[in-house]
Amino acid sequence: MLEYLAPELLEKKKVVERKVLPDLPDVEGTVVMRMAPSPSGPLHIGHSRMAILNDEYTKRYGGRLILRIEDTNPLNVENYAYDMIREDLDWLGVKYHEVVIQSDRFNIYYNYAKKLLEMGKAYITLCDEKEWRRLKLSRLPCPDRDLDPSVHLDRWEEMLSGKYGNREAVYVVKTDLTHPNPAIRDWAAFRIIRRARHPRTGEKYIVYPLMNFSVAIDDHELGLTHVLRGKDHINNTYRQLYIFDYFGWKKPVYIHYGKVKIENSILKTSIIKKGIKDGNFSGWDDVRLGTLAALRKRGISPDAIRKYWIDAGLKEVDIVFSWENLYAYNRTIIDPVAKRFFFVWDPVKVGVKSREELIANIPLHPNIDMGKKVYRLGREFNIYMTTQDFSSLKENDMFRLKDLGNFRFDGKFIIFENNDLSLIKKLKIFHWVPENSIRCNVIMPDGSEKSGLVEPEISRFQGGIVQFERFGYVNLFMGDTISGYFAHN
RNA sequence: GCUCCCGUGGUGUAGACCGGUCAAGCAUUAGGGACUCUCAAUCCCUCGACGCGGGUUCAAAUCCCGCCGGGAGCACCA
Repeated sequence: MLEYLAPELLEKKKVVERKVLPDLPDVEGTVVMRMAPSPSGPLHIGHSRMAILNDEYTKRYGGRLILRIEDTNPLNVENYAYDMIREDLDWLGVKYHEVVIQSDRFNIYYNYAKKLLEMGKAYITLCDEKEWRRLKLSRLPCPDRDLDPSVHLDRWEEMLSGKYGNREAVYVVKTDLTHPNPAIRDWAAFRIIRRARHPRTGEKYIVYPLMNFSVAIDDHELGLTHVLRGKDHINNTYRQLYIFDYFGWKKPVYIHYGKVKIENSILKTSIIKKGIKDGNFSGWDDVRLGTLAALRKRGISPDAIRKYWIDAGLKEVDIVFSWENLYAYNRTIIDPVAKRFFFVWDPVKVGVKSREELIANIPLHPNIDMGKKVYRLGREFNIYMTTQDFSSLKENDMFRLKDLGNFRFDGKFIIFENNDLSLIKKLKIFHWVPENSIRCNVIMPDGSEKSGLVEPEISRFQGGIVQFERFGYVNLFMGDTISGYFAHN
C-alpha cells in the first residue's frame, strides 16, 4: 500500500538507517546500571566497552549509572588506580552519578553473611580445601556443611575475631550440590587474609568478601535494574542468583556480551606493572600498551572508541578487536580538524636553483580554510626531502614538490621549471621542508622512533593532533623540543 | 572430563524469535578509478560471507537432527 502511495518514504527509511544499540529488555521505571572495575590499574581498551555501553544505555533511558569500585581483594589493589579509573572515565565522556567503593561496605556484607548463616543457606567450613573441592565435584557435602546454624554463627564470630589463620576457615554459600554444572555448586563467599594491607582500610579487616558475594549484595542494595557484563561472568551470574533467591530479591536483567580478543596489544596489568618497574615501559601511557592513557596520548579520540563499541554491539559471540576499524572511526573524527604539515623523515639536504624568487603558500588544510603557511625561499636555497624520494630520482627526471613547483633533477641540484598545475597527473609528487626546519621525533605504536624534520611554521601552533602528509596522523607535544606520537595513517 | 553458550565476507554488524520481498544490506579493510597538488579526505567501481551434511517445506541464512569448529566456567581473582 505504502509502496503505491509514497514509495519515497520507504526509500528514505533505508537511508536513515544507522547503527544503534538494541533496546534494553524489560525497562520499567528508572534504569539503574553500574560499572564495576577493580582498581588494580588504569582502564584499558577492553574495559572501555563496559563503560561505553553502560553510559549509552543510561543516557538513552535517562537512568542512573553507578561507578562501583571493586576493591575487596587487598592483594590486587593499587592506591593510585582509584583516581586513574575516574580520569579514564572522564576522558571517555562517561557520566556516572554515584561512586561506591566496596571497601566502605564491609559491614553491609557482614550483616548479610550473618543472616544467611541464620537461614541455614551458608556455612563455614574448616575442612581441608582440596578435600572440600573433591567432595564437591562428586556432588557430596563436606562434613561441616550439615552442622547446625548455631555452630556456623559461632565460627563466623571466631573468624571475624581472628581465631583462624589464612585459609583455615572459609565461608561458603550453599547452592545445590547436585547441580549438573560443577561451577555452580557451593561457592566460597568470604576468605581470611591476614598480614595484608589494604590501601584504604589498612589492617582493619581480615575477613574479605569474594566477588560473587559482594557483587550480589551490592547489585541488590544499589537497586540495579540491568547488568551488563562479559560472558566470562555467566557462571558467576548463576551463582549470584542464589543470593537473590534466598533473600527473595527482585533480580536485575543480566546481559552478557562476548569476549573480545585484542591482538597486538599489551593489556595485562601485571605485565604492565612489571614492565614499568623494570623500566621497559615509560609508564601506563607507553604507546605500546592498550591502556586508555596510551590511546589518549596517541591522539585516539574517545568518540572513536565510543563509536567502535556501539558498532560492536553486545552479542554473546566472541569478537576480534579491529584496530583498523577503530582507526577508521578516529580518522573521520580527526581529519577535519587536523592541520597538515610536512614532515621529512630520513632527511637529505637538497640544493635548489631557480630563475625566479620562490615563495611557498601552503594551506593548512586541503578542504577547510584554516589559513596558510608561507615560506619565502629565494633563488638558491636548500630544502630537505626524504632519502627515499630523493634517491628515486634519475638525472633529468621531472617531479613536483607539493605546493612549491615542478622541478628537474640535473644530477646534483634540482632546478625549478615551472608551477604548471596541469602537469601534476603526470608527475610524482613529493613533499619537502625548508632548511630552517625543526627536529621532531615521532614515537610509533611499536615503540620505535622516527626522526625527522618538520616545517618551521609548526611552532606557531600548540600541538595536538595533526597530519604529517604522506606519513600519518600524529599527536604533537610542543616543548623545548617537538615530539609526536603516531596515531595511524 | 563435566556444565553452558555461540557459529553471516579479512574485521564488525543487519537479517534468524514470526521461513518467501535475502541470487544476503551496512560499515571498515583490500584493489582500481576520479579529484589543479598527500600513502589523508571526498565521490565512483570491484573483490569478498550464510561452518558442514541430512531432514521438513512449493520455498530455509532463517525451523529440526547430526557433525565439525570456536568460546566460557569448573579459584579462598575480578
